[in-house]
Amino acid sequence: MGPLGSYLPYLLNRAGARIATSFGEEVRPLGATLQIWRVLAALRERDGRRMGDLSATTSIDVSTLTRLVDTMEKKGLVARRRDPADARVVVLHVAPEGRRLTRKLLPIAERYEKVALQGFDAEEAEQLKAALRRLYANMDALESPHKVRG
Amino acid sequence: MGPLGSYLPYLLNRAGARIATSFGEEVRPLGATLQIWRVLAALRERDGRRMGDLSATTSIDVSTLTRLVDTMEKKGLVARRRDPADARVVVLHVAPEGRRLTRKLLPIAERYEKVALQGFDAEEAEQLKAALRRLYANMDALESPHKVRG
DNA sequence: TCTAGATATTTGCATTTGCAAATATCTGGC
DNA sequence: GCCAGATATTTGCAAATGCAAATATCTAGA
Repeated sequence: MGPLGSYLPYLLNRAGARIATSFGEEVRPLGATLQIWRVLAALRERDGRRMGDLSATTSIDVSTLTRLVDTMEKKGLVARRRDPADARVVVLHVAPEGRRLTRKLLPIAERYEKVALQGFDAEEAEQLKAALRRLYANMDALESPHKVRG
Repeated sequence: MGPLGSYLPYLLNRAGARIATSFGEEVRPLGATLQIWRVLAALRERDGRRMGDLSATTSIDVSTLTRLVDTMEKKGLVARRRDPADARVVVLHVAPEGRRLTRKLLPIAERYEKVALQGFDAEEAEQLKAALRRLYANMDALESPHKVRG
């Protein structure tokens, strides 16, 4: 077998980590982090989501998310509400401050998208994304049967 | 802009994290972790590397690597040696136990490679890897100028 | 030779992370 | 209406992480 640098998981993590770190540094001055951005992006897509839903779509562990939301609430970015129909459920709503921050983060996220994909034409970019979705789905085959991931 | 699930960094991290977690679970019974595997793989490629070199090729922060190597030394997987020519430098050598573990991990890594790339033909797989290398390289454009990454 | 600045690694420390257990609430069956 | 098991979230805790400071050593120049 070849060198470390030819392994897919390695290449994947390396690229992902680098983008994540770089993005994180960029948004820190705005009081944001990559994870905060993910939550805001998910809520922008659909507001009032429950914790479990957010955890699944952001790929942030639900216990980590609880604490992240604590922080975001203190910053006034989001507000927790109990679902009156089912008191176990907590739904998250963006607050005005959160909308403001989202507006600032959006262009940064788009810029990262553009820079990361520099030199890719539209088709190549779409192929890459499709491949990444496929990879993710392929892992079902190895997942322990008792676990379910979104 | 589209939903979170159409952002490249998100797709990248999601796929990477899932593979990493799954691999980690699989090798835990052997007393290994993903990071341990990375170090062993790097040493398999070339033994006697220095810490900084290993940090660059594995993408593990050098301070994290120091502590990881502490652990690996305790497990008898590797041995630290001072470079006699330059006493600042520490070089790492695989120990017999490390070789044994590497032999066990190799087929697992190959299996993961295969499963992750299920449904990809050789050309598609190579394209994907090339794309990931390109992504990584593209990030140079955004990297703060004072920093240098391997 | 002595010193200032560079380089390599380690250590200190605060944050993030995720598993597992705890808590709260709901549902269906009795 | 009550209980057992399911579901949603939070909390406890220990490990991993990474930045910045500390330490050790080297190099080049005065």
